[in-house]
Amino acid sequence: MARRLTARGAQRRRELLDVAARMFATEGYHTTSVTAIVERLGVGKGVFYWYFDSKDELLRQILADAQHGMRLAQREAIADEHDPVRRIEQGVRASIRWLSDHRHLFAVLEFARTEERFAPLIRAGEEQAVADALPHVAAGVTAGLLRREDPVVLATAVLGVSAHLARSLVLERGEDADRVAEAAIAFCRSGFLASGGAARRAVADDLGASGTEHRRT
Amino acid sequence: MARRLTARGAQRRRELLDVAARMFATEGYHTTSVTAIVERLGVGKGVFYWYFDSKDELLRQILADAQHGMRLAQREAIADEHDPVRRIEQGVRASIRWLSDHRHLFAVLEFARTEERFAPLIRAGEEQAVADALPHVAAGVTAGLLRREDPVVLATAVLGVSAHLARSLVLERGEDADRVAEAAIAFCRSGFLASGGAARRAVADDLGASGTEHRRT
Amino acid sequence: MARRLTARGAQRRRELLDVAARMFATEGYHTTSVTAIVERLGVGKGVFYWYFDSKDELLRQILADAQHGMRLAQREAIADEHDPVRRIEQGVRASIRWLSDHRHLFAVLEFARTEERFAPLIRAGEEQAVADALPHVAAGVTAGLLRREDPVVLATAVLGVSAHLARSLVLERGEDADRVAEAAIAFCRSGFLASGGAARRAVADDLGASGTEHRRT
Amino acid sequence: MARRLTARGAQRRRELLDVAARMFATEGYHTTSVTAIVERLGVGKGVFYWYFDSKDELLRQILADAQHGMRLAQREAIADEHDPVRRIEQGVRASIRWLSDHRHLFAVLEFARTEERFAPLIRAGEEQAVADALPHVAAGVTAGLLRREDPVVLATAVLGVSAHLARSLVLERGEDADRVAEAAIAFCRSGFLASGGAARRAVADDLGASGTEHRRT
DNA sequence: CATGAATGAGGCTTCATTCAT
DNA sequence: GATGAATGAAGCCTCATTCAT
Repeated sequence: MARRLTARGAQRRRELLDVAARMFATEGYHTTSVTAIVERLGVGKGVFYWYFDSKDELLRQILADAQHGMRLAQREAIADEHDPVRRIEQGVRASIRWLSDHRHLFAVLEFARTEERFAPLIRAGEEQAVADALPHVAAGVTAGLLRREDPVVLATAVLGVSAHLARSLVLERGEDADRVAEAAIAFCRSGFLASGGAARRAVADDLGASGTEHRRT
Repeated sequence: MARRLTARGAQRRRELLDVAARMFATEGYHTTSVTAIVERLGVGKGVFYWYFDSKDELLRQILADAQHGMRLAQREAIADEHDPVRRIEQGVRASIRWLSDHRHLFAVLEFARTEERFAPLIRAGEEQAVADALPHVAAGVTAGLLRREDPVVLATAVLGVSAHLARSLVLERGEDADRVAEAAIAFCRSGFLASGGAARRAVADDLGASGTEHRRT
Repeated sequence: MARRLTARGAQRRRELLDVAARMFATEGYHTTSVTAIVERLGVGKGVFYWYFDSKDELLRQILADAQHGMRLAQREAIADEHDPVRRIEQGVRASIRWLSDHRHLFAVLEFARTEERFAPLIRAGEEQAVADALPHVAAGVTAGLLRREDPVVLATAVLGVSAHLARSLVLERGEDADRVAEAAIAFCRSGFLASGGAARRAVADDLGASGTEHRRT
Repeated sequence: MARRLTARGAQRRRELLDVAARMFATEGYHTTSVTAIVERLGVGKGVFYWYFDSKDELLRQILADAQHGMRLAQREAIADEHDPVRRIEQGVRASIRWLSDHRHLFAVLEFARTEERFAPLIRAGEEQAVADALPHVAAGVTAGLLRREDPVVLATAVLGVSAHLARSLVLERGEDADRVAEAAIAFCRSGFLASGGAARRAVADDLGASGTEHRRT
């Protein structure tokens, strides 16, 4: 493609991206036909192919935009924060808020992972996310603020908690995004063990059982 | 369906379920045609429709079997364990191991969530999983072993960490399932904060900032 | 494809090839839709794709069959003939008769030459035809029966006369194939010059002007 | 159409005709889209429909121009020649040269014959060509210079040889146009039989020999 | 039980053509 | 004169499903 677009053209393109993303999220990618998309917009089928080479390419564009948007949101969130731990926390907040605000994109991203031709894009995006978080995690570990654990594991775990709580509690159960974000942060900080005597005892058990560090090989 | 099957018939049916699940996982549901499935097995198309009413029904069956299998694995894992915390940990171990052993089913479950007609099954399954874990979590909280937090949140977070680390580290990065399970457990127990003074300080911050409890409304 | 076909299946396939060839000849390849073909046969669209991978492949099959058929006809025609000149003449007769009997295939062959993706097949077929005729022509030249001229040129010219007269006079003007065949042969044998003194004079002119032999360099 | 064109307009129109003809020749008529044509010229689609009513009309124009051009070339070639035989020969030379110089138009003419809506134009053109040659052929027959044969047959045969040798040897095998023209003329004059006693003897006997080489290098 | 064959709705895409600016 | 945008019929092909044998 790479068409030179007028202002109106760019607008149309955005409309298509948006409508399609929402329909993909609701109905599924394969279940949403190009015909359905253009009908929703009340335009001819040719319009679609004027702006996109194919349905696949449209999805790829949606994915790229989504990943870009989320990354931007995260960067903004940590821009003014210098403490590694707080940075991570801000990242979690930004992620959950973004997922809440763009739940349709979230669904699309999830679908894309299930099809071989799109999955690499998703994996690349997730690796990027881990890579983005890594320096802060590593800094935290170095500073003695974070548990001595493989930073990749920590970063991945934090992202997993964020995404999962966002989907389960916010998107599916309809809970408040901010409240869930704080819960996610609390869990990421301290896990589920109670602090104090009971927790200490449990921690001690754990130490005895398998050691503190679980290094990746 | 509910056909009376001979021994050989039951075998055929299982073959179909298995082959289909693996192909769905690799190629995607829509991308795998019924024709492709029966060709892989070297049988005619009639065979497929002898055992299943439709492709959709086949998928539903796969999903049900998968959820059933995972639940069984988890139950077995905690059968001999009476301590709430250890039960949860055993559940995490069992989940990650099962996901590692049945990675194709994992992929299929993920796809199913993205299509409106299958999503309810997945949501039901996940709610079931949370419900299964809930008593142990609640018991842990009551006993003062777990942090005073909404048990649903804790259970959901634990499941999220398990699933996400399993996919990211085991399935995608090829790490060892057992090692990842231990890392997941460590994270679930204590989060990412270091346990020394720094951690305590951080915990204090957190308490001051937003309180310990994040109740669901 | 390469499907194992039952007797009925093979029959269907032949029907499709035949109907399609006739429609292509009349309407043109691009102007004849797959839908039109199957409708003519009163079958569903799937039937077409059960027997052929694509419309292109169907055409290729038609072309291959046509070239094969024509070659067979030519071979049969010269089987009992040992004189080189007579062999060529029999070939001309067979070609014109075949083209007359399979005029629809003739038209399809002509179309195929005009599209880059099919043209190589046609060119190969024509080179084959020249190659088939070459030994007889060469033998004739060697024996002093044919004019000392590049056999490739002679063979090509003979084929050109046959095809062109068949199309112009038989197919388009509706003349009798056998009569045209004899005229073609007469022309090929002696050209257009009268054989009396006038002809000799003309031949002499020609010799003076550019020589008898036109060797290729 | 019949639009009043400015000088620049006429130029544009010619560009379109030329570019389109070349693309049709290379890719085929149906395979070359209007979009492709205007893109090649770097203009908008409106331009095309400013100069032509439709793609079909464009092709018709190309065909008419081509036929006109070839006819002109032939007329010029025989303008200064009064001998019937030489006139024919000059016509052959002019045809082959023209086909060589306008090979793309040759291809387009060939395509047009394969589609019912354009075929009449081609047939008319060919009949015209025969009609053009007819007087000279008839004169030659009357004068006893040409074999006593239906002049239509002779004219058609000559045209067939010219076109076929031009395509096979010049366009496809890349031989020199002038050399091929002389070979075509020689064939048209005397056919393939050897002249002189050898030929006569050969015809009488039934020599079935093979031997020395008349190989192309 | 099983197969080869058939069905036909519907999907994605192309493209000649038109139109507003 | 020209352009970008839009139209929508129509094309090729896929595929879940059914049926005769």
